[in-house]
Amino acid sequence: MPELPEIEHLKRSLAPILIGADVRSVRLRRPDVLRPAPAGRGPRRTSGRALLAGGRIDRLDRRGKQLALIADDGRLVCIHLGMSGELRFLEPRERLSDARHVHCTWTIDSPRGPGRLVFRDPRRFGGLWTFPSADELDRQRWSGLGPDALTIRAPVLAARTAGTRRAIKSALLDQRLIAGVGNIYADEALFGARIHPLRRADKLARTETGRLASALRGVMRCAVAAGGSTLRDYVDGRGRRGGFALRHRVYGRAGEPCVRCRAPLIGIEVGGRTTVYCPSCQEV
DNA sequence: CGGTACGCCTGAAGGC
DNA sequence: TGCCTTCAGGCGTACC
Repeated sequence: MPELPEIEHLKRSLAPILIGADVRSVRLRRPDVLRPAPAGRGPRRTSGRALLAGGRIDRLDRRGKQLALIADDGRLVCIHLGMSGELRFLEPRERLSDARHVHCTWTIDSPRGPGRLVFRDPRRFGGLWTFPSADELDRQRWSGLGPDALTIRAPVLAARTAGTRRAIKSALLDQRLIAGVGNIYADEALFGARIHPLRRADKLARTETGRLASALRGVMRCAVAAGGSTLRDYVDGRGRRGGFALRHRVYGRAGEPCVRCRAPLIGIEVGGRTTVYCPSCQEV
């Protein structure tokens, strides 16, 4: 499940391959992954140009869980992997072990040699958005996102949580408040900060938002370094699996003893999402 | 405002 | 072994 650390790791693993790469052609096999979905009916003419055909990739940018490939003329494609999405660079004779659900393929000439960049997403919760410029991406899509969780500082987090009466766990998952946190890292950060997932966001003490901000940065940085979490089938831009799943301290461990106090971890539902916490370390 | 439910979609995992 | 059911999840939207 790609969250911020997986996308950041993906960005780092793809940057040396994609920056400076010429996009020779694009094949969009499933037009409906290009968002927004076409209004009206009939086949929509897909503009290869909008998807960077003929351009040269100049830089990659990330905000929360989204990755943008930006061409030197400003055109860009913004990619969201949803929960089963995968972006991979393949060398000329390299094949995916399972080539089903490949929705878009860019044929590129990279500084590292020729190859293809493929977007694969079995569940299709992900998608592609195209924009003529980074300004438009910021205005139309990224303006709605909160500050990035990888670098969030205590005063900023405190300001974001102060305005909402929801459970802190739900607030953390709201991309408009803080960008990049998904179910796994929300639970991990709350455990790290010793905050109960049902605590009201606007009632957190300053010391708690301080602990939460550093727990968020810590868990994000650590997971980026480990190459992300491999859950089900996450792999990076070159097919390598992440190692952070081994270090999950609460996520997916309901019933197991807490690594800090040995009390059995509790599984509950918060805002419709599976949530695991330690009833002893994370007091209400 | 917040919370709840649903739809989207597939495959892994569990039950029998 | 194989079939069937359940669940997971990000995010938009509808509704109470």
